[in-house]
Amino acid sequence: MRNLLKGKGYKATPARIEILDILNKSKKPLNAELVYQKIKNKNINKTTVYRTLSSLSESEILKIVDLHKDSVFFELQNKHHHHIICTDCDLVEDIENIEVEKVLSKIKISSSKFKNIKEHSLEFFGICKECS
Amino acid sequence: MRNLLKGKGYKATPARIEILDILNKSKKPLNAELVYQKIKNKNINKTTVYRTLSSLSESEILKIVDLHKDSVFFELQNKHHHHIICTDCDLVEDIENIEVEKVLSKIKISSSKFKNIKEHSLEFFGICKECS
DNA sequence: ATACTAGTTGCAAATCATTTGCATTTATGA
DNA sequence: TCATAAATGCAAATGATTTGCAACTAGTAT
Repeated sequence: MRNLLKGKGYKATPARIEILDILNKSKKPLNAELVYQKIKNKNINKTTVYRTLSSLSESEILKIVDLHKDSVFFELQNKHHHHIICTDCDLVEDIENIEVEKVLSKIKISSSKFKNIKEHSLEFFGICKECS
Repeated sequence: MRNLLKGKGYKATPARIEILDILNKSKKPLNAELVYQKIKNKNINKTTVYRTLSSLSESEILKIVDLHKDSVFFELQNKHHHHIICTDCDLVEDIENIEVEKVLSKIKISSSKFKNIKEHSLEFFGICKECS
């Protein structure tokens, strides 16, 4: 984590390292509140969590995940994958599908108004078997 | 619009009709504030706009579009398509790509924990030629 | 090791999109 | 035309996120 931060020009502070560790261990994307709850070092302020998540997602370290919730969720960029979200119970399942990535990468060169496309977001929504 | 509403069991009120008209004419997804600004009938309250957008997206009339902004954007479900968003100037371009839809529809049957997947969201982010 | 400096953080207060309670109004079916 | 559930307006509340500013600290140069 230290190297990841320094490589992007960030100072490797305890807050950033712990927040990245938390996101790295998490199976699901997390929002600021959830990250804050998992932090053990109680000297870290919630504002710092917001600022860290926001600033690290401006570089390519973190990625915003749209779960259609009222708050913003994040995951490590290198854990990037797509999800299915249950609109009832909020269950999140990962999708691994090579074909998707192939097609998505082709689209990256098909726009007339955009030179380069940096990232994409793709999520699915439905009702899980448990809820239905 | 009246029929669309009634078909889903909604009362066809002036507010709903005007809001759907606005979304139908719009080339871009709109948030509550933008919809409200376009409303000519000044008897319609902004709260009603919020409630209308929220309730119509619970049925399959409207669709939430994730633009990575601080507010929630909507578009008519039947106008459903994907977008490229410029993270600098907020330019939104539509994507028409049949291959994408083919692949996406295949994924819909590949989940172990989900019986049926109702919808998906797919957006791309980058810097448009103008901004770069 | 020590000092410097820009980048970070904590705290409290401010913002701002969105939601809610409740009284009033209205669309629709009988 | 009437009854009634659904929809709306208004004002106040909520809650996530942001901001100003003073105090702190990681990384670098000395």
